[in-house]
Amino acid sequence: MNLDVKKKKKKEALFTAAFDLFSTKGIKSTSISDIANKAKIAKGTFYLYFKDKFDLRDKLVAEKAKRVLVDALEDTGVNKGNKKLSVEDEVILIVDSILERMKNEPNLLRFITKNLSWGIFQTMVLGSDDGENMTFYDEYHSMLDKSGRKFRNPDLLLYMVVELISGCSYQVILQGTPVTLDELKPDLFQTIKDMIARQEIAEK
Amino acid sequence: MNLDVKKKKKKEALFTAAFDLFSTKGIKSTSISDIANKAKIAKGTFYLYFKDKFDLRDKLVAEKAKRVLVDALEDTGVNKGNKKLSVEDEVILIVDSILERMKNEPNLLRFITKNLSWGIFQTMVLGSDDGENMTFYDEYHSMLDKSGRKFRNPDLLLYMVVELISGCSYQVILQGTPVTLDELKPDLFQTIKDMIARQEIAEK
Amino acid sequence: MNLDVKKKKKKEALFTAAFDLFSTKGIKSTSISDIANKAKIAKGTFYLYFKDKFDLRDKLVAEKAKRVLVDALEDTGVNKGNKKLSVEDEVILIVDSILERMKNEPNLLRFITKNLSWGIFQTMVLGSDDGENMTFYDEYHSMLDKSGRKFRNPDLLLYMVVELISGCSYQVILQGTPVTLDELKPDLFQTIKDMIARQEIAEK
Amino acid sequence: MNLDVKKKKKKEALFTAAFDLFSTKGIKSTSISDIANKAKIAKGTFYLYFKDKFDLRDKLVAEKAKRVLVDALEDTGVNKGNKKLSVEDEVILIVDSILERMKNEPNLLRFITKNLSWGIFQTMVLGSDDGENMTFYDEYHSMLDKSGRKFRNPDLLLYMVVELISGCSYQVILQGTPVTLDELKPDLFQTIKDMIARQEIAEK
DNA sequence: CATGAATGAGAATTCATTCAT
DNA sequence: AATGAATGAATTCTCATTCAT
Repeated sequence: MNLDVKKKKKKEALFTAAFDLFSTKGIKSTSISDIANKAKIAKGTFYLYFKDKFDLRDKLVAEKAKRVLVDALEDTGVNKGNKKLSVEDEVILIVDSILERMKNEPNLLRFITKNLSWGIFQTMVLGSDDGENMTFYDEYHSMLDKSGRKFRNPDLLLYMVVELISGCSYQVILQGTPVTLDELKPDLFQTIKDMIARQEIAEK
Repeated sequence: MNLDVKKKKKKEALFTAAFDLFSTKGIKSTSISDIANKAKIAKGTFYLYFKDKFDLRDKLVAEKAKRVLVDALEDTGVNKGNKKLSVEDEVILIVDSILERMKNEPNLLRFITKNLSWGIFQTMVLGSDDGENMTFYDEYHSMLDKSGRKFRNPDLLLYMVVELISGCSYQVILQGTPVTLDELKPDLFQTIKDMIARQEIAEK
Repeated sequence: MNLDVKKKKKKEALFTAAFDLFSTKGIKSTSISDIANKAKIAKGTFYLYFKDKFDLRDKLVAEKAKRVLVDALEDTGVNKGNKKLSVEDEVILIVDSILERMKNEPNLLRFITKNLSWGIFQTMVLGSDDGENMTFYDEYHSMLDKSGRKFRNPDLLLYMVVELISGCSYQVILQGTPVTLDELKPDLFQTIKDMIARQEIAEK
Repeated sequence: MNLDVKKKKKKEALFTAAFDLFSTKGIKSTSISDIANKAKIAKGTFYLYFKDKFDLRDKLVAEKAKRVLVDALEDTGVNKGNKKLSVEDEVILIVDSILERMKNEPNLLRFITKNLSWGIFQTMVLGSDDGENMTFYDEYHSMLDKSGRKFRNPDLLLYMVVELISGCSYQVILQGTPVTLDELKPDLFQTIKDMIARQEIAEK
């Protein structure tokens, strides 16, 4: 195995170990020793890959969040042009996919909610950190463009939708209060639709 | 000065010192020694008032959050029966009052946003821990009642509004991104109005 | 109730509370606060009765040990002159009475074994701390005298018997190893008899 | 110097420092800082070798006790088959060797007596923690076997002898009361002989 | 006599980071 | 590049003791 692959594997192992421990014991009581042990590397080696625990955490959360968005786009097939759906329905489709996934992976939800700051979201999730693929942000704009409709402030729209969803879903999915996820969805989806509709600039 | 008053003053001093330090250095790097020093009491005395740093934090955040809500009710005069406003307008009034305050006290916003969990919110902010006054929760229901209108799930409504506001305001007020507070307000308020309206059960 | 009686009651309460806590949590992790709380007196009051935790412990263990010996004398009726038994049989009778009691009060056994030093034993158990009664030590000598037999070194005899019993009984009663108490007794008693017999100075 | 040797040396240094301090100031008032300082290592390093002060104490006392027994066997040459002695005389020889040593090392006697529980004795002193050598327990049984005699309960015999000796010697050696060691010996040895003899199962 | 709030010295323990191998 | 022993600063928390009421 070549050196770069080896390094990638070690990084991967550190990510996996850290996510496990963060989910189980919380970040505060997870030490670098714990992570290194679980990843079966020496403590000193940790520092060859990350500056410290929080550097790892930031990179991990960005990685996880990006993966969630990318997976949701792939799973729903939105923007692949096959089906002909309204922007509203496409957004709802994506949101629903994410919510269902979070329901099945509460640890992931907990971890992302607690650790994803808007700063990280912008830098690493929306912005492109590599040249390879379209970012989620690009896909979002492409989706709006294809619809042929015009929106006043697409960034604000995205922001509000993201905050509404993340705010509402945490408590509901993890605790089932004050309503269950299935009870929340109608109101949530309707609110999202209203937001989108109202952001549209009426064509003459 | 009598003993109970003395104890209250000490607790107050601890709260003040802690809020200052938490705001300045963050909770993690504020030690109990720091707090005790700033409050001019002995380290050991701290433990006569709080179990540990996190006990203090929870009680402090609940106290602060409750104060924000109570002040907003008082400042807007809502529910005092003077003006005749729609539920929507009353809610908007309260929300606006809170947003303006947060704009002026970014430390307070930061502290509450980072530390107020929904659990604490329910237990200590909404629930009554003393028999003296109406809680915010009581006031909220009384407001809905007085309007003569019926709503499907008032608790869900409250939940969604709170989450929307707190989600959206943090980034906007503290960083001015992706829009300024004044740019956010129209959309935010309209969304809130829509939410309330849609929760109403149509009278025959 | 008069003042002296009140003080005695408080001391009694402290003894009881302390013995309970020492037995349950160990001396090291029992604080003076704990004792005062359990005895329902204020912490400061503790110091009106004892110098510190170890002063209390020493007085408590002496009290308990003396009580064990006195009770054993009373329960067996030895030295009351009624029955005509050999010294050996009288000693065995007393030892057996103590062993049975310890079997029923393991906390007492644990507490005495761990805390009764030979120094305390001599000063407070053998020596008379008040003029009222015959001490155990006096009774012991009186018992030997009445038998009409002569012994080389009665103090050494007492010492060796006490050490043998206390050494052997702790493990056996509390853990049942390496033998049970009933299995131990024949050998133990026989050894004691041998010791006594061999200490006798042969009459011409 | 290789790593394992270095580690062994550090452990040795910790043992030595701890024994010194425990003997001088008592365990309770010896802090881990004290031990680390005396051993010339950093405080944190202590925890790489022992869980806490009591872990060190237990291992230290087991080590010391085992050494005493092993040395006594070596010094007396018992079980090496040279001289032809009765079991009784062999035991007396060993006991005498131990008593004399304790007389010369009162700190060792104090430390062992205060800290060696029967549990530790069984687990760490009698049981084998490594495969290298015969344990004291094995040697004891081998000694009985070689004699060609049969004993009812060798374990009980060992237990009673150990308890008798340790109980009697502490006070006598350290304080000279109620008799001196030399005055104690005849009675002590005779009692041991009686115990052994009485444990023998008579041959037909 | 009794109280219990306040004190602050002191001990244990953790853990990020370094660095010689 | 990888290791893991060593470090020691930093922090938490306890609790015996005092003293003003």
